[in-house]
Amino acid sequence: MAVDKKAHIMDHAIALFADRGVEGTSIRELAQDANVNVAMINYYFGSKEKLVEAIIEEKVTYMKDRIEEMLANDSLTEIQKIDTIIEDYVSRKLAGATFNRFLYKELMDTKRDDMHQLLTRSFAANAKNVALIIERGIQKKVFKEVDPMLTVASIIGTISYIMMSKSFCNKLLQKPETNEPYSDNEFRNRLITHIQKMVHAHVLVVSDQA
Amino acid sequence: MAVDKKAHIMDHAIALFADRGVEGTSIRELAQDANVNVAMINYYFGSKEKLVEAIIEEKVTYMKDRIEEMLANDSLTEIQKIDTIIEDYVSRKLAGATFNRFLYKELMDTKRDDMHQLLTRSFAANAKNVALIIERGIQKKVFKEVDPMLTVASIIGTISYIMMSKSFCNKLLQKPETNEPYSDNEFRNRLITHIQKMVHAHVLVVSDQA
DNA sequence: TTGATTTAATCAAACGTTTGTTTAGTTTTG
DNA sequence: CAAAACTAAACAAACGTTTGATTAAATCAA
Repeated sequence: MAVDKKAHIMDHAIALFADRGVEGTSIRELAQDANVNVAMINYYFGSKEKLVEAIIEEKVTYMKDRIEEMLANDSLTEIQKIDTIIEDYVSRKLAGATFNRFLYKELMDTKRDDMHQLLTRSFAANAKNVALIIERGIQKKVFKEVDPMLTVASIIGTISYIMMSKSFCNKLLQKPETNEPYSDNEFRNRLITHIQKMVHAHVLVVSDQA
Repeated sequence: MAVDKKAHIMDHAIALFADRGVEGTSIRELAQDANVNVAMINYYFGSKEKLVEAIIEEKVTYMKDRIEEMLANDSLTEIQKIDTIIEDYVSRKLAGATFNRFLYKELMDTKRDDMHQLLTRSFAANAKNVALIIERGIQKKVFKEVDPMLTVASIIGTISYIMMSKSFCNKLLQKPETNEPYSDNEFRNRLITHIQKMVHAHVLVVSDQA
């Protein structure tokens, strides 16, 4: 029961932190939302600060695995790797939209400097790995001489911009406020298709891709 | 002196809010940073909440002017308009990098719902106006049949992603922690060039652009 | 299996601080 | 001298955290 309850508290914390920020969420609000006693949060995590650290550290290491896996795979062409990463990224970010909003807030926040450094390092490492694939494509002359790092920024930036606010996303898509864009498969495919098309046009030397 | 002091407080507030969040910044911290008495913030703005509103409302209306101006201009082609908007956006966002980080934090925050709605509406309205230019390009058959709104998301998303954290940006660019990317003209041009190139490749039917 | 004993989990209440805000008085300014 | 600008001190409320008591679960000798 101990692990379940920790996870239970963390789930509610992620949702509240993403919506209202870490400092904008009180331990009492969190306790009420998760339906546990206020003391339980400090009992399980030691402090609010350590709860934040626990949430970030649990997930931050997981992110890089797929990309490094892709880097090592020799049976795929560079553009196939990029396409797979785009599909992967969009799916994963949309699935954990709430959590990612929390991550981006922390990324922008310099108050907890240890966390900020951990996050910027982790995010930058992932971006560099994708950029490496693009660089290899350029070396092989199958990609144009684009700016690898900024191309990665465009890929991830597109997704993160769309995910900043559900309400914002619905307004962009001209959908009603009740729409749930992040769990809508049609929107997911639309986003994947757009980014893939754009990156293809941008990087591929011969431009006859779908 | 009254207006100057208000502006002075707002400047310091923007910097602190961008770095540490609104709820992560206390009135006392702000007062000390701006070198004014704690009571002056409430004296000038009424409350912390109203200070936040004052900051946002002062700048939020300004943003759309340039885009609407561009929309009305008939002497430019669609791609020229897009190029100008990209250059404009990058320059303006980089110049007000700190303020924009504050804006993005507020955009992601649902705690102050009035502000959140005001911001999402303002951001979405700007994006729609740019999308309108792309749509007109498609109608005129000078643009490919791209996704107008998601193309805009890629343009702005690239910039906003790069601007999330100075430390993050430096790590991406492999620059030392002391580097100031947001006031570096070389980086500004690199960013403008990348986005313009990418958008050209993405939207233009004939692909022979620099 | 039983009852005793230790450990873990839970709780309401209270802790000292910090929070945003106000007050009541002082200084500065036109 | 009146209005505006400013200040130090105090305000209640909310904050993260700790306490001490209570219940539930696990451990184990007989």
